[in-house]
Parts: sequence; C-alpha cells; structure tokens
Amino acid sequence: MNKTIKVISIVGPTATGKTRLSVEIAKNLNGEIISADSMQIYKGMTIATAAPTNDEKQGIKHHLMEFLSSDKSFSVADYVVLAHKAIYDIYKADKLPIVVGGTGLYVDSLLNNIKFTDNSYDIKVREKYTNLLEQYGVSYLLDKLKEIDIVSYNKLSREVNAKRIIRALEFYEITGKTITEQNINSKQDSPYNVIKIGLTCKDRELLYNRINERIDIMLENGLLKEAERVLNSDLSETAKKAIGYKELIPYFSGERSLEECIETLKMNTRRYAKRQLTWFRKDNDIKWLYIDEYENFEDLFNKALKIIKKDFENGQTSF
RNA sequence: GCCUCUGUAGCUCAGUCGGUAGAGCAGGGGACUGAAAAUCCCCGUGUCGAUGGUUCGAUUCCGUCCGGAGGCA
Repeated sequence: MNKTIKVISIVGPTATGKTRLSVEIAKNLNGEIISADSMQIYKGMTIATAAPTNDEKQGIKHHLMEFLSSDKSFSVADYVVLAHKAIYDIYKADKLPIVVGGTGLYVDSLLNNIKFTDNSYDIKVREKYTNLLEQYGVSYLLDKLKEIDIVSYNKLSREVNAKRIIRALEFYEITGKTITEQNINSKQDSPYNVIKIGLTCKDRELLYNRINERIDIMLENGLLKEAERVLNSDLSETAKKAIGYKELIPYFSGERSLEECIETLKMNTRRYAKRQLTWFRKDNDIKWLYIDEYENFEDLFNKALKIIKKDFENGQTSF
C-alpha cells in the first residue's frame, strides 16, 4: 500500500506542552487535530484531563475530544475506527491531520493500522472469567490458557497479569481464535506517512515539578467542584479510571485530608507520566524534543517545524 | 545545668549476642493488540551522626563531641 496520507503525530508524557505545540503547528501548516487521549474523549471532565479550552484551541478543530458521555465505555477498537475516519476527512479537505495525545496504545494502534477483530468483546464472557478468577485463582485460568494458546501462556505465566489472561481466554471463547493469532493477523500496512515528534524533559525532576504545578493549577481552576460533580454521576468502567477524581474520594468521604489526597493524585500522575515514557521510548521513529533544552517556546516550535518540513521534503511533496 | 531516650537507604523504621546490614513506602527500569489515566513484572552499597579507645576486626562495646525528642530544675 502506498503511504499517501501525511500525518504528524505529537506524543509524550503529560504536562509537556503537547497541546500548545500542536495548535501552533496546526495554525502554521493548515492542520486539524485528532486527539489520542483515552480520557479527553469524555465530556465534562475538562479540568482533570487538562483538555484544552477554547482559548487554547485558537480556532483549530479538535477531533475525538470531549464528545462522549462519561457513562459510556470506550476502547481502542472504538477509537481506531473513529480516528481513521477523522484522518481521512481531514485529508480529503486538503488539510494536515495531526494526531496528538499521551495514550500510547491509541496512537500506535491508529498509526500502525492495527486491525481489531469485530465482535471480539463480550462483557458477559469477561465477567464469567472474572468470577472464575475470584473462585479458583489465577493458576486455574493459566491452566485453561495453557490448553489453548501455549505462546500466550508462556508469556503470561512469567508475569502474572490477570487482566490479560482473562482477555486471552475471552478472545478465544468468542472468536474461536487465540489472542496470539490475533496479534499476528492484526498487523497490516499503514496508509500513513507519519512524522513523530516526542515532547519530554531531559530532567525527570523538572517533569515532575511541572506535573505537581499543573495539579495545583487544576485545583485553582475548580477541580474539586468538577470532581464532586463527576463522582456523583453515573460513570462508565473506563471513565472511572481517570486520574483526578478517584484520588479525591477519601477526601469527600472524610477519611483523609485534602492534602493527603492531593499528594496521591500528584503521585499517580507522576507514575502515569513514567509509564507513558516507557511506552514511547521504545519507538525509534520518534524525534524527541527536550523542552528544557530550549530557551523559549518559539525555539521549540521552530525546531519542530524544521523537522516536519525536512521530513516531508525527503518524502517528495512539501507544503 | 543535670537525667533519660534517640541518630542506620530519599522517608518511616528493623537488625547485627562484634565478622561492614534489610523491610515498607518513595524512586528507577520494563511489558503492553477491544479496561491502557488501566493492568502487571523486575530492581535495595548505604562514610550504619562524628571522632578517639578496646579488639585480629566496631555500625554493634566504652569515652568524648555534635544533632533531635522528652523529663527534672
């Protein structure tokens, strides 16, 4: 397949300025943004998920952001369908698609054009195995997995991850194929010619300081009020996982002080950033920009622009 | 001023009847294909406060000093 559609992707851990950079690039190169963030998809979770305000968007169109009710579950497979369509629409309109976000699984599944199997998910089956896990323990599930998929078994028996074991069994029960087969069959050519830019800090401590400060700002902007509202609403299993609300539950119930809850909120966010880094680090196509190596945003932006233009010229057409 | 307790990993603390030490938390690295802001795996060398003494050997025993907490005046 020809890699005909040019795409820019901007990734990296939280609080590194992906939003700002992507908006400036969109303005400069006639682009639109496709969010790749598993929590910013939800409506009404603006502060905790640091979704850009209208001011920050500067009139640039953002796709797949704050469009879903938070009582609805969502998954990569859902994401990929919508995101492919968004990219195509932008491309058709003669604009530049810019994929921006920190959910590594979403970004990679989209850009690598991973093919998910239709109807391979069933909450009932998942519940069945979850119950079996509770009743008989992991080793029971592992034994079952061993019978059907030795490759997956070998991997999952080394680092026991109940959630993955359940998924492997669930996938097999529903589709009649193993998750190992799925992993192989899912790989297909991608229609995208993508330039990947990663944003991070050379100095880990600086990144953590930025995260801490950002949460203080969220609090000033009314995080507590938002949290109270969100926590009192009907939340889907996926929306429930957002960092920013669940950490405050002990405060609202009076079990812990606000200060303690804020500390764990900050800690969970730092750990999240660390996990994001380990995800993105393995991708050698990413061109990293270290925000603490630039005097100001202007320099960083120009550097990013330079990388993009150079790469697109190498790939023939330029802007 | 005197008395008692205390000083061990970034933090809270075990421990060594004298042979240079280990837990929890924090932190670091990694995995990741329909929950991914999720889920999971791996990783513990640090002048044992400082300095003298006893000893083949001291973080451990003794002296002195410094820091912290409490008590009596």
